[in-house]
Amino acid sequence: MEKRRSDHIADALEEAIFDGEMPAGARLDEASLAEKFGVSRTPLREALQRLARSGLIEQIPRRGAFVRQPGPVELIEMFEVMAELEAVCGRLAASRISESALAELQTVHDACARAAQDGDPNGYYSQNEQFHQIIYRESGNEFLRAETAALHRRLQPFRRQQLRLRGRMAQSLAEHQAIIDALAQGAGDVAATNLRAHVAIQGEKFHSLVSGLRDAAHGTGTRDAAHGTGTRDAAQ
Amino acid sequence: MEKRRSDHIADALEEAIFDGEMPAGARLDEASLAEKFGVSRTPLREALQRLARSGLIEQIPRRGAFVRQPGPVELIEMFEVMAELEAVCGRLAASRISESALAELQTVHDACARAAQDGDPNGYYSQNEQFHQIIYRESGNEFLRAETAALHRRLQPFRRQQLRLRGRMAQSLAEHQAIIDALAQGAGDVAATNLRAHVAIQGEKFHSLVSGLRDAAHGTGTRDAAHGTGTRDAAQ
DNA sequence: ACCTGCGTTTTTGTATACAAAACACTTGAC
DNA sequence: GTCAAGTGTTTTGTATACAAAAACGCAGGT
Repeated sequence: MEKRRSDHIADALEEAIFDGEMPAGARLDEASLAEKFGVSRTPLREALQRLARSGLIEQIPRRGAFVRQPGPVELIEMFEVMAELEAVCGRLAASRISESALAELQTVHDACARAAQDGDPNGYYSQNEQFHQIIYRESGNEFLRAETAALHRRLQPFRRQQLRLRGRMAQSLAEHQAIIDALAQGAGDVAATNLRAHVAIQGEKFHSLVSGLRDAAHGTGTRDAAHGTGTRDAAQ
Repeated sequence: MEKRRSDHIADALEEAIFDGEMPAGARLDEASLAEKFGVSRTPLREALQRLARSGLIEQIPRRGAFVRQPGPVELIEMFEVMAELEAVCGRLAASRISESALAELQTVHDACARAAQDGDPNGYYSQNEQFHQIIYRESGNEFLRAETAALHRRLQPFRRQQLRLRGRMAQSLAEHQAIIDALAQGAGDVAATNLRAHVAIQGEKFHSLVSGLRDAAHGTGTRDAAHGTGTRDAAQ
């Protein structure tokens, strides 16, 4: 199912960036990366262009590619859009979700509850992923599902650490239950409101973490942080 | 501000596809296109990959690139997402829009009214574009603005012909006024509802046109239309 | 007459070679 | 001593060359 070499390279680079191996602002040298992956510059350049289109790196013509961790402002904006997209999925899903999907949702929710009781953030994390993916799917709009999942994925690294926050899992759990109830009753607007708040909280919690994150960001290589927010061009 | 050669090529190809010069399902031959643009295959391939990421063409590994006009199902889905995104922009803009932007919106709306009176669909079209772009901008979320504008642009060719429909301009005009009023009063939910309906109508009007469009689509080259809807991969 | 297997040809994917622009360093002038 | 201009090096962007896979055609068999 996977296709060309450049896709594998793009995936590998993507993961490396997500995992923080490449510090923000770091330059991605084509020659050395090509050697590292054992390919020529051609497929590597294709991989870089793909990453640029997904917003993970910034390509400055004739100058090179740089890891582009979004600045705080853009991150908050992205979280806001995420919240709205989830709300839309929820509102649509409320009138379209099937009984079996509703049951599936409850099953996943129960697994979440167990993970929360066991104090297992990783387990909760993966079940929580399931929970949201199901809602995307049950929006009955494949295009919406894909777009929402894409942004979800892009925000993943910034969401991950938040479950360690005190009491967050229990709170998240309660919010999930309210969402399920709204969906079960076909109350689209309630589901939307609940989902929006559920995700927006992450954005706000993240907001309060920003300063800490910024310090944690490897001090080296951030020389050109000013780039960040300004130069988004509409991806299409 | 424009960057590499491949970007120009991508723009040109994009326009060619939008304008219907390349029929849906047509194969994009790298060699001949490279010759046509007077470049080598390298930048041309980069352009193709960009188009593939924006969903305009489908690249099948080892087989080639094909023009990928979205099928009716996906188009309806895209219009639905468009309606929701505009609604979100409107709701956010209601609480964030500036007085000057509100005045700007009214000015554009007046220009729309004149165009409608003159029976000038093209004039109405361009002013209508302005109208919506302002709302995107006044959402106060640059990320949202970019994403919404990208989808708007992608749906452009399918929206264009609708203004010719009888009475559509007058109806659209009235809807615009209701949207402005809601924004002026800071009524976010009302603005959202109005905008959602305003855009959804386009999707529905389009829906009734689908069969006609399908016939109009150049009969040649549609041999492989089955591809269309199924294989969307999350654009990121 | 139609299907099948092999060889040819075309076309994609990748590597390498070349051109030109940006960067770094040296050298010279003030 | 500092700044500026020029040269050399590095690195990106593009062209070309090569490898491999798929489409095509043909011949032979059933």
